[in-house]
Amino acid sequence: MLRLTKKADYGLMALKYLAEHPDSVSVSAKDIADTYGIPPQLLAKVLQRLTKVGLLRSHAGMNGGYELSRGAQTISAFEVIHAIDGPLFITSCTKGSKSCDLEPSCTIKEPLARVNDSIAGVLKSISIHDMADFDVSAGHGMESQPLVMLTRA
Amino acid sequence: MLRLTKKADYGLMALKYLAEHPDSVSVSAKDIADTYGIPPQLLAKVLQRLTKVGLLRSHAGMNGGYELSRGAQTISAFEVIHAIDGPLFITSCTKGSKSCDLEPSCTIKEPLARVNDSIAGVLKSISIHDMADFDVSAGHGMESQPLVMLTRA
DNA sequence: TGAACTGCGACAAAAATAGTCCTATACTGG
DNA sequence: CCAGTATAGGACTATTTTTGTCGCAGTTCA
Repeated sequence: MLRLTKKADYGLMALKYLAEHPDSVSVSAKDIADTYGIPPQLLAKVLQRLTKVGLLRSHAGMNGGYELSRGAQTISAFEVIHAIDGPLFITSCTKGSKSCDLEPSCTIKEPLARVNDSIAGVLKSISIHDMADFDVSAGHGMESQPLVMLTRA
Repeated sequence: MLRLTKKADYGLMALKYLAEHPDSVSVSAKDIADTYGIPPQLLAKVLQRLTKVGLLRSHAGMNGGYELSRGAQTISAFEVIHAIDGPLFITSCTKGSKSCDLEPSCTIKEPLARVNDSIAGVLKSISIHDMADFDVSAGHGMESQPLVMLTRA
């Protein structure tokens, strides 16, 4: 429940990989798929999408592949997830279009929309750089400290 | 993406409804289903589950139905969602059991686990009471203020 | 030219969700 | 104590979403 799709996972993994290998000029989808044991063609599609959205730059032909189009610090998890899985809506019925087809229906999404925004905020505050090795190597006592603090308004 | 299941939606709607009708001793699944245009049998199952978990008290027979087993302020959205959709995991591969089957695999869930915790925190901070009419009738300038404030650690 | 890539569209397979059906059991009111 | 209205819950089907595959076209490079 409330799960990221595997595609989004793959996308995040791939970007993280790219962030950790800035030396390599460009890395092929196959390279990444192999290192993680992911279906290559599926990852390829994910990367193609990320390219289309502008998060990656691609290079066809031999020794081709992908590279980050921006610094890892400037790419948020939100952008990646949004690009792959589409708009982030916690409620089935999006408030924008048509709302809930039926009747007075979900009076529930008004309040949940704010939860949604909060989640989006969390995701936006985390960059690919944050997810890369650094946190593993650096912080250790960090485990007890949440990445974000939640305080009631 | 990152969507609640309809069952969870239904559950939240039903609890909200119950919170808004404290007068009624007990409300039947059908009553709620009718007012929202939800499949009655499906809602019934959801309510049965919520009863099993202890969030509701049920009463069979004529004029039977359900009622909140506790105050609406003390029931969080998280509890409801957890009861219906099961444990909240943003990553496909839960870190607990077996992790990602393959290789070095998702080095990604470590960082995402913290996002997960943050989201759970948001959900836990919102009660059924918070979701009920009150926010609609009461606050108006509230729209611009997020329900929770996010601050980086 | 041919091998190693990306870029797509169309499928096919699998899994999760949503919803239905049917039967049993419990309580209420007359 | 009987009929009607509810909950309880198992089994099953339908639908939708997600996941993964295939095939082919365009690119680049040696």
